[in-house]
Amino acid sequence: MADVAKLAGVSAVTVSRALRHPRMVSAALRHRVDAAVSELAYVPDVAASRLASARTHTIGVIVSSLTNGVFADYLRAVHDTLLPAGFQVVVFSSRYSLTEEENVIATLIGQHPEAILIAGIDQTPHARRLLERSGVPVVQTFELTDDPIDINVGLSQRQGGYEATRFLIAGGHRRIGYIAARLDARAHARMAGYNRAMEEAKLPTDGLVATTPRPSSVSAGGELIGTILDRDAELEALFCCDDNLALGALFECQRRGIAVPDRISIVGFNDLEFAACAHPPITSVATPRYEMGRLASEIVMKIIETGERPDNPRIDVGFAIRERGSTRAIPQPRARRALSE
Amino acid sequence: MADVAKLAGVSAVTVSRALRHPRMVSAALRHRVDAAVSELAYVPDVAASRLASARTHTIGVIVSSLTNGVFADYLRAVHDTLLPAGFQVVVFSSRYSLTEEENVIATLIGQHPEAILIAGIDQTPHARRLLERSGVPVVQTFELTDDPIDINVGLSQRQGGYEATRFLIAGGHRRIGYIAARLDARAHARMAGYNRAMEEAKLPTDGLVATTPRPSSVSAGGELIGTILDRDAELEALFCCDDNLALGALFECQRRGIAVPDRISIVGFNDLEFAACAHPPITSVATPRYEMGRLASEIVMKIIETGERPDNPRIDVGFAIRERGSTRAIPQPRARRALSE
DNA sequence: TTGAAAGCGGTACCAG
DNA sequence: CTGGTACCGCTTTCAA
Repeated sequence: MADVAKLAGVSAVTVSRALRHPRMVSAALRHRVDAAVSELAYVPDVAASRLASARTHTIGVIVSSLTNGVFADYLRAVHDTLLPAGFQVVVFSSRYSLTEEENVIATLIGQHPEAILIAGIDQTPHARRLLERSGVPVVQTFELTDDPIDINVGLSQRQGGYEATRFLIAGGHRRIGYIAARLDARAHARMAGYNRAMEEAKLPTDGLVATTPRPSSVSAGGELIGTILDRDAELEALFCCDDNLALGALFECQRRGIAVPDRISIVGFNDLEFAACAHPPITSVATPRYEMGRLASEIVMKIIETGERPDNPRIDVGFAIRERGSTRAIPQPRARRALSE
Repeated sequence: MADVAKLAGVSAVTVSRALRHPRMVSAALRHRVDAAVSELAYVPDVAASRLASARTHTIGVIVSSLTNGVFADYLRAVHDTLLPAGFQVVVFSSRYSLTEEENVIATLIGQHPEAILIAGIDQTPHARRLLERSGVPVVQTFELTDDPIDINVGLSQRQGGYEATRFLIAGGHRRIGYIAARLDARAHARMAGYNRAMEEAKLPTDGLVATTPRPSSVSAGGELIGTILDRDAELEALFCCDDNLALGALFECQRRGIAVPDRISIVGFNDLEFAACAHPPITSVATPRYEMGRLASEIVMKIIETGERPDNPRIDVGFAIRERGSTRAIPQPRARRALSE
C-alpha cells in the first residue's frame, strides 16, 4: 500500500480510504489512486484489513462434498444471493467426514467469517461448540432438527424417505427394496423413513435392502440393485437413496432386460437435473435446494446488516414427489405375482 | 490468545509456541495449554498469524465450476495430496465467467496463498498480471499452452476433439455431428479439433453442429441432438463436447426409437463415472483428472518446500479414447446409406 | 525453556 | 478532504 501511496503522491491512509470509502475522497485523488493500484496490480491484504477493521465480508459455507450434484443448486443460490451484496463466499468441503468437518470448521472460524452456513445437523459435540462459540450466525441446512445450533433451514429427510416409500406402497407394490451408498446422516434418515413405512404397512424388508459405504455413484446403483435382484428376482419396486443410484439401477435393469416401470418401479431422491430427461424419466423426491440456499443467505444477510433475526429459527422448505415414467401403479395388487404362479 | 495464556498460567508467547512448535515447550506446559485451548474452544486468528509470520499454509484453487463433474476427481486429488501435507485448500469458482474469474483471483491473492492452481489457460490480461505479480507458483491446468503464466499441467483439448472425430471417421461414419453447451475455451478447442478432422476428411458439417450458451446438462444434450435430427435424419454419429450431453443425446435417441449404436454412434468427453455403466456404455475421451490434480499439487509442494522447480514447466498428461458400446464401426463405408436407398 | 518487545499491513479515530 | 497515530492478534527475534 505504501508503494501505491508513493506512486499516487498521497499518504497511505488516503489510499485505504480511496479503496474502502471512495466517496470520502476527491475525485482527482481517487483516480490517481486507482491508476496506481492498477499500475502495480496491488491487491489489499485481507489479513491486515481484517485485523484492523474486524470485518471480513466473508460468509463461510461448509458442504459435505463439492462435487455431489445435490450441492450444486444450493451453492449457486448462495453465490447468486451473497456476491451481489458484496460478500465473499468461501466454500469448504467436509468430504463426508465428521473429523474433517471439525478441522474445516476450525479453519473457517480462524478466518472470522461473518456467518456460517453448514450442511447437515449431525456435527460432533466439539464442532457444535466451535460453532456456538464463534459468535456469528450459523445456519444448518438440508435437514431439520429440533435442536438447532442457531438457525435451521431444511427439510425432513426421514419424512421424504417415508413418503417416497408410501408412494410405492400406494401404487400397489409389496416387495419394495431400498439401496443407499455413503451412509451419511441423510441416507440414514431416508432409510429410517423407508423402514417405518414398510413396518406400518406390515411389509417385509428381509433381503430387500442393500447398502455400501462407498460414495454414491451411478455404478454403485447398478451393483446394489444387482445384489438385491440376485437374492430376490421378485423385486417389484425400489426406493433409491439418491438419483445417481436410481439412474444406475435403471441402467442395470435395462442390461438385465427387466422392464422399468412394467416389472420394477424406481424412485430416486433429490430430483437432480437428469432425472426428468432419463428414459424413462425417473420419479424422484424433489428438494428445493436453490430455495434453501437463497433463504439461508438472506437470513444471514439480514442478521448481519440489521441484527434482525427471523421469528422462527427453524424453517421447513419441504419436498415434493415428482411422479414420472419410472414408476407405475399396479392396477390390482398382487396381480403380477398371481400371473407368475 | 491472552485468555488461553491466563487460563494456562503462561505468557501469550508460550501459547503460540505450544501451538506452532510443540516440541519447543515442556510437555507439562504443552498439556496445560492444550487443555486451556479446548476449554475455551480457542481458534487462532489466521489473519493475525499470517500478518506476523508471512506464511498461510494455504493453496488457492480456482475452477470453472464447483459442480461440474469434471472438477470432482481433480479437486479430490488436490485435497488428497495437500491436506495430509498440512496445507489448507481454498477453492473458488469462476462460474465460467472471465469477469468473475478476475474478481476471484484478486480475492484469492488478497489471502496470500502459497501457490495457485487455476483451471484453464484463457485468463484475461489483467488476470494474468495479477497472477504473475502474486509472486507465488501458479499452475494452469486442464489445457495446454505454449505460453504458460508459470507452470502448465494439462492436455490438448483440441487434439482430444480431433481424435474423437477421427475415431468416428475411421469407424466408417460420414455424417458426423457435434454438440456443445456453455461455449468456454475448452468447448471451443474441442470443436476446433472436430472441424479440423472433418475438413481433413473432406466431410461436410453443414447442419451437423448444434450449440447453446446454456450450461451443459443432460437435458441440453437431448435438445441439441434433437435440433440436428430435426434438420437431418441421416445423422450417423455424434461427438458430444462432454459426457452429460452424450447421456442426454443417448436418452433422446432412445425416446425417438433410434438405435444406439446401430443407427447412431455417440462419443462423449471426459469419461465421467456414469459413462462406463450407461446402457449402452458410452464411448468417451478419458482425461486423467485425478492425475492432473495430484501432479499439480506435488509440483507446487516441491517448489514451496525446496524451491525446486520442475525441469519442464509444461506437462502433457494426455488422454485416451475409451471405446464402448455407444459406438460401432460400419463394416463397409456407406453400407447403411445404400441400404436405406 | 520461557518472557519481553517489535512489527506484519491495514483501518479508525482524531487533528488540521 | 487529507494526514498522523494507535492498534488489531499473533509470531519472530532477542535476552534472561
